[in-house]
Amino acid sequence: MPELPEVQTVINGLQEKVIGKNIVQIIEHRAGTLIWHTEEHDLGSIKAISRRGKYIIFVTDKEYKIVIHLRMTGKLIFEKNYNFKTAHCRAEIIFSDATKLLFNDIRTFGKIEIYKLKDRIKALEELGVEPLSEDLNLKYLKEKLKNKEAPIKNILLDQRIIAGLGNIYACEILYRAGVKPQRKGKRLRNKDIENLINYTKEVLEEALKHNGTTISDYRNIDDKTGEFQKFLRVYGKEKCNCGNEIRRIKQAGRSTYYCPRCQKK
DNA sequence: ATTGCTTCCTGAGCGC
DNA sequence: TGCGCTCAGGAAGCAA
Repeated sequence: MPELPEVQTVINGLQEKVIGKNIVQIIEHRAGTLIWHTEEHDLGSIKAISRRGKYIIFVTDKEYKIVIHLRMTGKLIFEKNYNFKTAHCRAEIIFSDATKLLFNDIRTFGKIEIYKLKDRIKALEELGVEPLSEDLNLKYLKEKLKNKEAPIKNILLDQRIIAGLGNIYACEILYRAGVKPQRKGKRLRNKDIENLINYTKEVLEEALKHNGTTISDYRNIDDKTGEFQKFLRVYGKEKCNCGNEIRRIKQAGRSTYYCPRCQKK
């Protein structure tokens, strides 16, 4: 489901709701959702919430971290009614004031993992740069694209290179940059790499401003929809602004939408 | 090392 | 109504 802007929107909503709340219990409703990497289950209060790539990270005052990945259909729902239930509730984080955070996930790919604060997390350490930071620059991406045979679309989806892009934003970024999704990484010119970087930042910032994209069932913490879908130019479209048909192809098992006329570079 | 294919699940939408 | 197919904001785990 969510890419960087949606994950960040969820976190922004969580900041005002759950900071300072004391966790009394985490309940697993479906086996495999909750993974404990520590014996201790008394985690304390939520001190801070941050994001790395598409991961949500809660840090507690007793020096534990709760790492959540929503994958395709995961949602976090803050609920004041302790008895409230949802159809696909996979886990619940219960607070001492009888409020709770529901982890709803239709397709069950999402995970909640609990670690000691000092634990190293391989998946997080292998992530590439944050796209909105200075770390994503020409020097970095040029080096990463050197000798890459893979199509640029697949490379944008590779979290080890840039952390946080998913299928929708990868399509939108390539469209704005005028780059053909099938182009091999190593075949991109400096100017095109620069464009990709600039449009990555532009698209993500715009999406953040509009609280992310709601295609089917993504919701933020208050069950509200994002608005960026109104600004999509190529993903899920049939016609380009130029009048040409948008083409849909399969790359790395995912749908790529592009305009053969506007994306030739 | 790199690339790509399959798999984990559930549900919606479509043609027949 | 129902069957069978394809599709879905993701990424780990293999195999070549």
